[in-house]
Amino acid sequence: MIPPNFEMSINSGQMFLWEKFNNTWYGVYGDHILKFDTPNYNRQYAMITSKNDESTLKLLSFPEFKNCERHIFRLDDNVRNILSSLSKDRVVSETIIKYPGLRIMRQDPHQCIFSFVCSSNTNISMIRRMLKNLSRKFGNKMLIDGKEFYTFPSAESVNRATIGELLSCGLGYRAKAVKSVAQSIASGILDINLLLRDRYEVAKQELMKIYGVGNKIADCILLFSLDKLEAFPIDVWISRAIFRHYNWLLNNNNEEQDIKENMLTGGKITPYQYKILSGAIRDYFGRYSGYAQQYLFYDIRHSAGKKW
DNA sequence: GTACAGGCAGTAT
DNA sequence: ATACTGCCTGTA
Repeated sequence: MIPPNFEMSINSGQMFLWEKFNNTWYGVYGDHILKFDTPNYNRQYAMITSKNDESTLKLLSFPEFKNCERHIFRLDDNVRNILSSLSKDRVVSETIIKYPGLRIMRQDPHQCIFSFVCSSNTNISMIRRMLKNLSRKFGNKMLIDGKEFYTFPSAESVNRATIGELLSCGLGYRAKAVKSVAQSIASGILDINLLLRDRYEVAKQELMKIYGVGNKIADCILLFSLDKLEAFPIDVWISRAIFRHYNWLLNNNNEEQDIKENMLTGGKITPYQYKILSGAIRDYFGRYSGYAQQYLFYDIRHSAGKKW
């Protein structure tokens, strides 16, 4: 079992509040702060350990969170089987070899919803800044190894904030959306435990009722925190990747020709086109489409020379 | 100064 | 269902 590569996961935009100090990674998981030491996290070492030796993946949590590595690193997924099933596709197969350690992490749903609501029309470093500001302002301070960390704020505390306070976190026009998410969760309209049990389509529909959550953001939340591994978020980058590698998936009618046209000219597609494209891709990759998405996403950005 | 960045909602057609 | 538009903020 090759351990997850934090660097890649952060660059692939699924984990925003992780930071590395020397050889140790620290991350925010809801009201927990996580810590991962890397001396034993070395590819060669990990590759020669036996597959069920999860002791190499020791993750610490403050306060305690039993077996957090199993939960957060998704050790309950049979990654080996998932990746080998996706390897039937030649393009994905190459990226799996190229980026060993790229994984999907399981995020705290509540934090994940806020994170991606902040993600619209901006970049990863900006998202990190917004979330850090929100945490510093509304989360709880924790001292770990002599460093200051802030837990992710509860929906209630975000809901108590004024739009002005949210604006001061650099959210801009997203402040309104963040507020509406906080309201939905705090009032119980949006029930995370229910979403976890719902099937993909139902949960997606529920999420998209919230102001500020569209197709792409809903799919990110479903994939990264609600165990819907068939979710395949499509943004401009994935759009370009599909155009480059899976042009052949769309060939039949005028509708699909229009999608191609849009993918070529900037990558923006309409909500209806998103539905068509998403359906075609998920039919092709199957129930673990989300894993394929992460590899394709990382690769297209990597080949474009993107750092963040 | 200008363009642009990992979407979304509102409006008109 | 699509086309078009505006949107906060920071960086190049």
